[in-house]
Amino acid sequence: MKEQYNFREIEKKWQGFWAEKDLFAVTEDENKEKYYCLEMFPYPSGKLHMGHVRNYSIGDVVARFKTMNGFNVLHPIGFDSFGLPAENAAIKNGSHPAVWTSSNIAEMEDQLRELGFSYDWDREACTYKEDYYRWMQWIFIQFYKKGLAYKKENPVNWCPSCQTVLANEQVVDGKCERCKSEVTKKKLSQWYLKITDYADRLLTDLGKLEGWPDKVKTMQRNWIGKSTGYEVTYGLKDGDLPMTVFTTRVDTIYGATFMVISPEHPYVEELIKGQKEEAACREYIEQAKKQSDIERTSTTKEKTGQFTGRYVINPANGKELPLYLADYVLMGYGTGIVMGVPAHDQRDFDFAKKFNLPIIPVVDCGDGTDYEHLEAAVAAEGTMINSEQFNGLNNIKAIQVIGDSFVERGVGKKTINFKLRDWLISRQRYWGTPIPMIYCEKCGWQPEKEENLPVLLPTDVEFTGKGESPIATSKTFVDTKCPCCGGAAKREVDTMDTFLDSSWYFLRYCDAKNDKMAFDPKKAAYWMDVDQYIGGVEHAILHLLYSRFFTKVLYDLGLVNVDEPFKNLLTQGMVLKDGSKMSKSLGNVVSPEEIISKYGADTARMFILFAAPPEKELEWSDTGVEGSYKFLNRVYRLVYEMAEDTKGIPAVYKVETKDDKQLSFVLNNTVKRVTEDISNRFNFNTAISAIMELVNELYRYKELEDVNMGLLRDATEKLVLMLSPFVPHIAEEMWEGLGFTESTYHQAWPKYDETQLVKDTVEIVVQLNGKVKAKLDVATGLSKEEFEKTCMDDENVKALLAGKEIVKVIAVPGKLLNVVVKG
RNA sequence: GCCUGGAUGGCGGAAUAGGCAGACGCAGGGGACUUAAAAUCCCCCGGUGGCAACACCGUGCCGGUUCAAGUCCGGCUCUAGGCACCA
Repeated sequence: MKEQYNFREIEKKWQGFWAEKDLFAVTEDENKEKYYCLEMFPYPSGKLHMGHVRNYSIGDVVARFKTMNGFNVLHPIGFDSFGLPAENAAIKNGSHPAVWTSSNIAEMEDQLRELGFSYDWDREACTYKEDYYRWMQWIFIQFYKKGLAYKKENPVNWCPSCQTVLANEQVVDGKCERCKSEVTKKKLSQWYLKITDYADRLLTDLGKLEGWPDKVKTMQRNWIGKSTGYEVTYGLKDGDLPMTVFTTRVDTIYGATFMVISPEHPYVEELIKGQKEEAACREYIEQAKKQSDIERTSTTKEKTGQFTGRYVINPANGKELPLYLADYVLMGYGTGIVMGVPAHDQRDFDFAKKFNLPIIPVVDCGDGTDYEHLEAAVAAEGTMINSEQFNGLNNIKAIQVIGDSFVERGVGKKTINFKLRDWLISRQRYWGTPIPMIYCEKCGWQPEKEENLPVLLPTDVEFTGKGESPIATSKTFVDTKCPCCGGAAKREVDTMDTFLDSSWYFLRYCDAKNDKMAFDPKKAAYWMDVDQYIGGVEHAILHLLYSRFFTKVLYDLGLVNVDEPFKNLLTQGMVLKDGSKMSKSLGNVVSPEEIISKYGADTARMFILFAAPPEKELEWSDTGVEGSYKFLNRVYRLVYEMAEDTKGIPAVYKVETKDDKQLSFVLNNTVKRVTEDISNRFNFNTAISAIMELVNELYRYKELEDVNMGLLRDATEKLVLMLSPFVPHIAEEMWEGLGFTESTYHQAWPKYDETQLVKDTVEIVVQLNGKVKAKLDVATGLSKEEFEKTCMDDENVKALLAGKEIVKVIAVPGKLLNVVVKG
């Protein structure tokens, strides 16, 4: 240990030491309790940004802390390395995506090492490598065999800029999640995963996830969007088509005054044919088709529609209702047909106003609403009216009563609907896992034989950036033999959505080098579930929902022993500069490289953990970084001095003087606070501030005349160990400076002595009418009565109370005395 | 519109079960050391009034519960995020 804190030298030295000793490699050990600490793996965009540094610093503290507490900690890393940017870079530079990707990965690996994260690099997984996507394909085939993958022609979300389809989850505000272009509709035959089969379980099991933030669970719950209701079949006048609607408000059926059908509904053709409104209907359908989702679903848009010329018959009362086409009815939800109850649904109300349709109230919510002249739909609970034999019933009750009556008559059934759609996974792109399916004229779609995996990405392709998958330009890829009959067949040229890759990487980490299986179920059984998952809240729906889905399917296949992958989830806040997200376009990016080269990795980690609690947004501050750097220097100087002064002195001592007691108290209290702040709350900011207080106390104590060297020694050792998860390099250096040869990583986390936390006297507060008037030192451990008497007998208190009438005395031993007085 | 959070000094943030509001740090001010500066070490640092002791005010706003409210309850405002024609 040198006199000066030279972070460059120190960080390089210890990174080398860790690598050489392979310090962070772990294996399954049944004798030790496992702990799986996982941070979301990065997309290899080129360089780490501050968000990464924050994410991985948080994870590293947890991993190192758990290791020091005796757990067998799995702390892996990898790269989510398929995806569009690599392909775009390839188009731009005329190179291959693999070149761009691997060089970015190499750079980011270096940066991760420079930050001193405790990863088990032997388990690194990169999704673009054959040894990963081979098993991705294998898993896809298992899904297919289980009937969870199917191909279907559907209108899909199409991004004209990325030239590929998007999953519903990837369309944000009607725009492409990636490039923000407006998404259009296109009819294409595509592969889907049946996530809807798991909708109910994905919803119910959210209840198990006690270690997840409510916010994320709520978001998933809303996304899955379960609603219970009835399907009711209306009759068609002059026709046989069953006009079935889905409604959650079957109680309002007597208030139905029209019916609306989605323009894309398959019945429409038959319904409008030969009607005098046919031409107008066709015109309307064309218009609807042309609209983008963003126009169509805009809530501010006025309702549009077109009468079809047809009528339906309400099974409740036999009334004839006009049937309209309207684009506010979505084909993808419910039955694509809706009964219009304007009095009790705002959308129907707007539509009725526009087309001058009658409005019949059927629920009186009893608040004096003028039902003759409604100005808006009424959704509140109330009593049934205008509903024949159901009048007078509570409407919530009526839902069941009326619903059941339709079930009995055979025109209704109880149904559950989900907003969640099946997951569209085909992408018309090159840089992804090839979908391992083969089309044979005779045998239809067949999965590639498992022994032939991986289906390799071809290299003889052209990157044109045009509408079809670039793989289609390969001369060697497409033509193949049918795995079933051996005849000529063609391969699927689309690749998988990269969200599939990231839906099981945490399982691959359990057994990353296995070339016989995706992972050994025994090893997965040892490590899973992930005890702590850490990442950005932007993945609250997509990645976290897909991963849960995958885990459940693999659980059902008997490959994993847990049906939820992530026990505890920490969603970290964004890193901001000047109040907004760091971004190139705003020009407010602070690069980790810059900070590391100026102050070192330890300072960067320290600042980012100290500046805010992890789940909150973090405002970047250059002077704050400077402050962290100064603190590390301050600690270094202190430990350097202590290393010299306490050389050869064991950390054995008796607490004697008042100052000894004070330091011993602060020391033990710090150990307690830091331990609890890390393990219970992940409040690293307060953990660090506690350590700062200990350092301040040590500075005070060491200048005293009568110092206890054993105590100082003990405090210094514990200080260094407590710092080690946060700032591992400097901690190793100081630990070595104190004469130890083993890494801090393998030291036991310091313990505190409860008896040292008990003080003889404690400062309490004396209040008059709730206002602080005096402070007293009072012995601890007194009963309420003794405490009150001691306080009341105090001269200062007596003086305060002189001439006042005591109304009431509240005594809280060890805390305060509040005297309520008059006059 | 609906669902979540959040609002505390000049700034980032503490206050974990209703009990001293502002821990810790940044910025600022003062002192020591120095020929000087930097670095370091020590002290001060919510507002108003006062020479001072001290008094009054103060956790987005209005009201309530309580001996005691940043914390609990009711009603708002602003703000961030998510969802949004899902019948």
